[in-house]
Amino acid sequence: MKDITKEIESAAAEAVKEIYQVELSPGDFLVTSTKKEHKGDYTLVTFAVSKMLHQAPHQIAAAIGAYMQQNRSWVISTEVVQGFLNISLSTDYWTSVMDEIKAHPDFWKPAQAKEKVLVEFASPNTNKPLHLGHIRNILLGWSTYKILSACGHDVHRVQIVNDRGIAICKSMLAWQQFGEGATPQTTETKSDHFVGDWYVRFEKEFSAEYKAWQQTKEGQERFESLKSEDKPEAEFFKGYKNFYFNAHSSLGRQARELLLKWEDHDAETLALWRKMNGWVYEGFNETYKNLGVEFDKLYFESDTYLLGKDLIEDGIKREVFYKKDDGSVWVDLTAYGLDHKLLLRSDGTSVYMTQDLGTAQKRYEEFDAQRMVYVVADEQNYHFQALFAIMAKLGAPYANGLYHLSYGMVDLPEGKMKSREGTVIDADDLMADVIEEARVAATDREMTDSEVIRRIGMAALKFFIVKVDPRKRMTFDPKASVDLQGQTGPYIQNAYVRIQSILRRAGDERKSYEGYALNEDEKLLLNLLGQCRHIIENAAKDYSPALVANYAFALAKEYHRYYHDIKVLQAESEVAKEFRLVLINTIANILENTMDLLGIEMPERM
RNA sequence: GGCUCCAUAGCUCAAUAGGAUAGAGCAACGGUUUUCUAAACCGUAGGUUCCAGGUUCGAGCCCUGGUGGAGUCACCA
Repeated sequence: MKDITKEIESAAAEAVKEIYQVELSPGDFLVTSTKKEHKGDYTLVTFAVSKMLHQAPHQIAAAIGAYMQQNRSWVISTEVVQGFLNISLSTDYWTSVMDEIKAHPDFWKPAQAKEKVLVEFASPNTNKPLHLGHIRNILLGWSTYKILSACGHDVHRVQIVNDRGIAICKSMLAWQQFGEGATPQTTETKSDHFVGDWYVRFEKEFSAEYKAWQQTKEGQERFESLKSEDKPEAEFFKGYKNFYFNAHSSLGRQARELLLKWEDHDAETLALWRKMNGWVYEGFNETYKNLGVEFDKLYFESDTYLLGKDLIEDGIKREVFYKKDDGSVWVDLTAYGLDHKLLLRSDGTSVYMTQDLGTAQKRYEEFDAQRMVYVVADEQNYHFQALFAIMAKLGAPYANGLYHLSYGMVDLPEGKMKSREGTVIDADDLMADVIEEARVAATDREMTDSEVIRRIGMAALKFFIVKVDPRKRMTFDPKASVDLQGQTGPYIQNAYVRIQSILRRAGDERKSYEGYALNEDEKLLLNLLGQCRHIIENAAKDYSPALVANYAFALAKEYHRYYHDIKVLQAESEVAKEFRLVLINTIANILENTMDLLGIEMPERM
C-alpha cells in the first residue's frame, strides 16, 4: 500500500526545492487529516518550515499548493487557511485506494516484523477466585498478544501462578479443620470459589480468635505496655493484627507449620496442597475459557521460587552485588535513581526479586525471547524498575527487551475494591451478569440465540474495559458496563451485523465499479480504513489496545452514519452499488479484525 | 516526609509528534422508522482542560512553582 501522507510530504519537499531552492527532507513537514469543518482530505502544516524559508506560513502554503496542483495529478484542488494547506484529492486517487484495498486483503496489517516476544499476564494467586482486576489484566495481556502478533511477531503467552506461600496454607488449614471432607462436587460450588471460601473461613475464624484474645489478660497487657497516648484500643489492635498472627495466634502457628511442612516436602501436606490447587486450576480454566483466552506455558512459583540463586552467585563474583556481614546479599541501584535492594536474606533464602531474576533467565533460555512484556498493575512499578535495572547491571542480553506494561487499578463508583468490605467484583459473576443483561435486551428484540447473546454481553464488558488507556486508573461502573448503546462493543457489533445483512442480500456476483465518483462520506471511510495499520502499529509501540478500541468505534460510528444516509442495494447506479458493496465488505472485515485484536467476537445477526 | 503517576463537560472517557473553533458516549431536552433490523441517526444544552507563571507563530500536551488524589518506600509477594 502506498502511503499518501508520505507522498504529500515528498511533493512538498520537491515544491520547496523548486520554489525556494532550499533542500528540506520530507520529514520536516507535518501532514494530518483535514478537520471536518474544512474542505479537503489532507492538510499540510507549514508553520514549522516558515523560519527556514524566511516567509510567512500562509504564503508558503499557497506556493506549495499551486505547485502541487500543477505537478501532481492526484491533487484536484487546494485551499489555504493560515499556515494550513488543505488538499483535496481526485476521484481517481480515491478509486485507486479502493482498488488497492480490494487487491490486498492484508492491507490493514502493519509492516511485518519478526521478533520473539513473551507476554506474561493473568498471574493469579491460588487462594482466591479471579476478580475484576484480573479481568483488566487478562484483557490487556491478551490483546497485547494479538496486536503484536498482527505486527508479525512470534508471541508466546505465559503466566506465573503464585501457588505457594502462607495464603494457600490458610485455605488448606481451614478445609482440614472445618471441611469435614466437603468437595466442590458435594457442595456444588465452582471449584476455585470453593477454595476461596475456605480462605475466607480461615480469616473469619482467625478474626474471632483474635477478638477473643484481645479480652484476655495477655492481650490487655500487650495493649497496656505498647499503646501510644492518643491511639484508641480498637486502632491499636488493628495495627497489631499481623504481629499477633505471627506471635500469638494458634491458627497462625498452624498455618505456618503447614508452610514449613510444605517446604519440607511432607507427603501428606503436598497431597492436600495439590488437591486444593487442582480445584483452583479447574475453576480458573473455566474462567479463562469464558474470557476466551489461553496460554502457551504456565510457570508455577513452587517450581521457580528457588531460581535465581546462580545469578546471584555470579553477580557476587563479578562484584555487581555485595554481601553484608550478616550474609545477606544486596545490589546498589543508586546509579539508576533507585535504592539498595535485597536479593538474598541473611539465612540464604531468596526473595521475590531473586525469583523474578531467575524466571526471566529461564524464560530467555527456553524461548530465546528478544522481548518480554510483563502485564502487572502499577503498584509494582518500583519493583520492575529495580528488576530491569538489575538485569542491565548484570549485562543480561535481554535487558533492553524488558517492558513492564503497567496498568492502573480498577475502582468502583464508590471507591476502591476492598475484599474486607466485600466490594470485590468476582470475574465469573460479572460475566454472568453482562450476559444476563444482554439476554434481557435481546428478548425485547425477539432474539434468542444464546451464542449471539453471549457475544453481545461479553463485547459490552470487554470493550468497556479495554477502551480506556491502560496506564490510567479506571472507574468501573457495573451499570454502564452492561450498556449496549453508544460507545460500546455491541454498537460496533451492530455496524458489522448491518453490513452482513446487506451482503447476504446482495448475492455473490460482483461487477466493476469503474467510473464511480465517490462521495465525501466514502472518502472519509476510505481514509479511516487506510489509517488502520498505523493505529495498530502505534498500539503495538505504546502497548495500548485502547487505541485499537477507539479506532474501531470511530469506524463503526462513521459507518452507522453512512448507513443512515446512503442506500447500498437501492443505489442510484449500478457502479455505485458495486463500489459500496466492496467498501462495506472491507469495513466489516476491519471491524471484525480490530475487534478480534481486543478479544471480542462478532455475531452474524443481532 | 522522599520518589513515581494522575487531574479534560454533571458522569465515563478521547484528543496523531506541540497544530485550526478541545471531541465522543452516558445522563437531560427535542426530533427521525410504510427502513439494506432504531442495539441506529440528527439536533439543543453542557468547558477558565485543577491553580499561577514560563517557553513559542501556536500549549490539554513541554518547563517551573503550587493545590488535590493515587501508588510506593519490607530479610511480603
